[in-house]
Amino acid sequence: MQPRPPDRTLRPDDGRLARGRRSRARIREAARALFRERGFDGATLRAIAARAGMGASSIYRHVQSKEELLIEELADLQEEAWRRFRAEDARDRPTRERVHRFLRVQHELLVADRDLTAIALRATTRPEARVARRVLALHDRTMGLLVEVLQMGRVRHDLDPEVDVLEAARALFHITLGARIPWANGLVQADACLQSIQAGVDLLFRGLSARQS
Amino acid sequence: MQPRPPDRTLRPDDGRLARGRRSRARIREAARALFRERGFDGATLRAIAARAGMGASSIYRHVQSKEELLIEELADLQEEAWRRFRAEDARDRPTRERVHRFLRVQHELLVADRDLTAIALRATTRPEARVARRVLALHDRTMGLLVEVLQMGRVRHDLDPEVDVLEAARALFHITLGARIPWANGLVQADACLQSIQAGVDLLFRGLSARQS
DNA sequence: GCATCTACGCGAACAGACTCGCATAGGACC
DNA sequence: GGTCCTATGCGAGTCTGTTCGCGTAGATGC
Repeated sequence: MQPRPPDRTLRPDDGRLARGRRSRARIREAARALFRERGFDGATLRAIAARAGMGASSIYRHVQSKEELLIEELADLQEEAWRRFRAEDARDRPTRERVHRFLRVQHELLVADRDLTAIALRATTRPEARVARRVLALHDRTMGLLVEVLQMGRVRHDLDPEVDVLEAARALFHITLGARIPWANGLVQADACLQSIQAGVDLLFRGLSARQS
Repeated sequence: MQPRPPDRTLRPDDGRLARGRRSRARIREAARALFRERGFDGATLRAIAARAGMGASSIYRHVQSKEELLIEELADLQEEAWRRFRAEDARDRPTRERVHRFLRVQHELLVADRDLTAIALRATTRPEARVARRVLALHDRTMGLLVEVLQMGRVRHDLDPEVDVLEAARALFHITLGARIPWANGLVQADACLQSIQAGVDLLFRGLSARQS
């Protein structure tokens, strides 16, 4: 299953591989459309397969689980978030502000699709599955990016030098993650979710910022 | 399904209701045992039913979903955590220390059962399901208890009066929740998880504590 | 051309959570 | 005791993600 390390004689552009890529693309497209139409749980694998023009079992040639189909979207979205942030980022702004901006950009992208957040979290609760690792790797990546921002703040004495930037990044990330859960369950509106995130970040930054004693 | 509001003539202790309670108890016992033996996903509903001495479908007279069986354990465990904390709590200790103690107690209880954490989180990703609401209610309850502790710290000027205790409680809770995810996935040991929780809490408290200017 | 290899695809199954319609037993009311 | 009511239990069936074994087409080596 899945790309799989090309066993021995790896052909660069075998006709079969090209066909496979096209199939994969069709599957992803169909999945994305159906996820949006009926939600993750409502979108049946058989339906996805039908729309992609193939049998249900064939999907498993290209994907390890249904969740993986959604997680790919998440990975893309995360890259997009970072790209947008980079584009509008001003490195000389205060660190707190930069973090706020990144989280706002990320939030705006995630808000478009409630299932994405929920299913990513769900995937995280299946320790045996590959997807779980994948999602956790995405988490790590986001935290790494936050570390980058924080570190820069530290070297220019924007942050208290005593703070552990890795722990700080973790805390920031987990605050945003946790704040999204009630939203994903429809208990709070998207903007209330964002406000909660920002309040948490501000709270944390009270302790992170350099004391101007 | 489920207790259901007794329609009109509610009999206090009908023989049938008593039987139902006994069944419920057997189901819960069987479920708990099997969850521990084979894990949540490994424990088949049919197996649970068999051990409880009934058919698989009968379980649904007493429970809305398999997850609900586990969530009941979580609710109990949470009560237990609070009870233990109350027992050993010293109200005159600094707020930060009290929070640390509570989280440590909670951690010790949760650590005994990895699935509990994972499945509770998973339940959270099914917005339509009752269980999701139930778990979120448990979250709220824990946050409420944290608010209680924080509030007490505030009135005695242990905390900066400017901080929003509710937001602080949320942040604290989310930090602990997030820190448990890698642990639930077997990526970090239990004590590393606890350390991460404590580091996050300390970080947050740097900003919460009253400035001794 | 021929044999061989292999990425794809398929239909048939499997497993496991959950639903449905029906049966039963214990109570209540008369 | 007879009649109705209803909480409980059950077996058969549904739905859906996933696996299995087989067939096929395209590529490669000779």
